[in-house]
Amino acid sequence: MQIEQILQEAVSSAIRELYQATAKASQITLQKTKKEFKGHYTLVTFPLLKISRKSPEQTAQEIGKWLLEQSPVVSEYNVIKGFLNLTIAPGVWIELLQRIDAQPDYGFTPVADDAPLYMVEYSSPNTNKPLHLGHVRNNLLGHALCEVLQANGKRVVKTNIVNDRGIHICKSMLAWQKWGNGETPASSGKKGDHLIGDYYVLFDKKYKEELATLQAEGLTTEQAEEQSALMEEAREMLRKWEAHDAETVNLWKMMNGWVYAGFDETYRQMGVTFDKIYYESQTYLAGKEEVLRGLEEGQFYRREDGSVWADLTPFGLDHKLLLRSDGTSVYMTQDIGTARMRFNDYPIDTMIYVVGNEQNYHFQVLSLLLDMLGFEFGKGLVHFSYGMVELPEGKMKSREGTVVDADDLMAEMIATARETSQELGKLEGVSEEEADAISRMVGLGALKYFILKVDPKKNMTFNPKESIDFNGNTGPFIQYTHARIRSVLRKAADQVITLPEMMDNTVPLSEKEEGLVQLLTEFAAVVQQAGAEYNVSLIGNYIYELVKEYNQFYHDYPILKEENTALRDFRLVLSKNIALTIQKGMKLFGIDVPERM
RNA sequence: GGCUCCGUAGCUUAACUGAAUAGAGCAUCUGACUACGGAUCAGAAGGUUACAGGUUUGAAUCCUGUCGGAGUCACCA
Repeated sequence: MQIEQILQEAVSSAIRELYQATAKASQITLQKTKKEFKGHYTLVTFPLLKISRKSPEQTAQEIGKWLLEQSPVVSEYNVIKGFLNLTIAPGVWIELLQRIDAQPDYGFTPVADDAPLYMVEYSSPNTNKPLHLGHVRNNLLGHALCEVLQANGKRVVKTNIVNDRGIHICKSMLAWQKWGNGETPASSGKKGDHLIGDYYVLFDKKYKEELATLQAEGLTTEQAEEQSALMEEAREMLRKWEAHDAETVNLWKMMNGWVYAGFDETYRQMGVTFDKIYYESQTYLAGKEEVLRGLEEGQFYRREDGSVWADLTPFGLDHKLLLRSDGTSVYMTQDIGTARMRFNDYPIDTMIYVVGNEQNYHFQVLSLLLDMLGFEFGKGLVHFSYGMVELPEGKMKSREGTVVDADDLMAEMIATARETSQELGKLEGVSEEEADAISRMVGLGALKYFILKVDPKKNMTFNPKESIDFNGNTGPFIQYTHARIRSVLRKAADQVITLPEMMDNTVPLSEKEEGLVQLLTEFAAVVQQAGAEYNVSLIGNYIYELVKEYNQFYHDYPILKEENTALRDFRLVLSKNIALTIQKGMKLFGIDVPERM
């Protein structure tokens, strides 16, 4: 049982005996004692005054006295204003560490066969351009969220919806057909997604040129856009695609195949995976069916031009288009279809969409529409909304070429990690393979940690230079601390130090040591909370605090040089479990930690 | 303009359901290199938590208003 729970119950008993009253759990507020005061946990007495009918100080004194006499875990107390600071008995920390040490999975809940099923959608790329920095945040958050949910004992299905159809896809297809000369990823050596992205950009360039020519002939912007032959060709291609024209569909399949191969490589490098992938080309028709059903059942209405709408004014929102006047589907239609297919495929308890906050309104509407269509899960869907990634010089704009490409970014991080390691002489005497592996772990660890440590809902600034900083609250600093602990443990093994089955619980521990055990016991609670609040960044804050505390400890207290063997053993077990907790925490972030670096 | 989110040291940020003197890192300055791995540690300086009211024993946190920023309100996705 958690030490905090033990205290909670003890305080509850104290109140019952002292004041003949029952306190609600929410009234017993226990928090970590601030550093400048003596003690481990602090009870805030203000909420209890109505029960005790005494002053804050007096209430604190009475409860403190009772706990000291009645609870074996409390060894001391002091009162400052309304705060009751409790000191936990020395032997308790050693027993707690012993218990944590006996459970390598400490903090993680095993996933039962009948556990609630969470489906998490993330990534959701377009097949007309490579992944960029915004996708990186999405992928990392989605992956980390899945890991945290699993650590909370939930069944998780990771899913991805690929936006593989529409006019934008036709643009790159058309450009390739006209100017590609049969170029393929194999012939050009380009990654498939980058190749397609180049043709998408080329289309835009040619289109602009055409518009300029037309405007030079005296047409207005609008007239030029209407008369553009290139755009008309793209639309014609979309019509052919929807009519299942064999040539068009084959071209589409081939080019999409190139893109998927490119994405797979990016995903592999990033370390993210999916259990089930949906394609919009396969779900948009289901969405149309649902909308038409809703129309028949009177949930939606049709306008004179044939378009179908939902009236959301009763919910304080506007009217929402669901089918265009020509009968084709829009984004919302597709999402409705995808949702139906997913719930047909899996017994989903909670559906989570990891999508940027620019789509907050979209998901608000989707939730309402699904509910109107009679899907029970509509109301319960979760939009895991995250902020945009900006650059120091402002927003990323693809047209201005200020987009940071995901592949380039990762390669750059790995290269920088390697350079820095070499400069510091860290890679001397290490095989080439090992040097590669370490550079990869450190470079990607820097990137992942930099992005995941920030509260997801906030917009963040990504500074390429600062992200490669290996000092302070960064992934490499955490990895370094881990590597150093492993080094100490290796040295202990070399000295053939074997740890006893039971630790001597009379060893006098320093405050630092007690504090570290206390931090270790919090891991489970942090993981639990991160999952319950869908706030992944809590994990990073926790691990960094642990690492920082350990570094101070490491500097002041020798482990292997300690003469008291019982104390030395305690420190070794403590170090081992801190290393393990760092590993587990970083695993939730999808970050690997090297044994040495 | 309506709605939503955000505003914390020069910069990047933390603070669980309101709780003690708002924590860190970077940058700046000062110390510690016989160091179980210095990619380290110790210390200094840096804050009217955008502003003004309100609720409360207690507010960065909750409420109202103002200012500033972002997003959205498409027959784009």
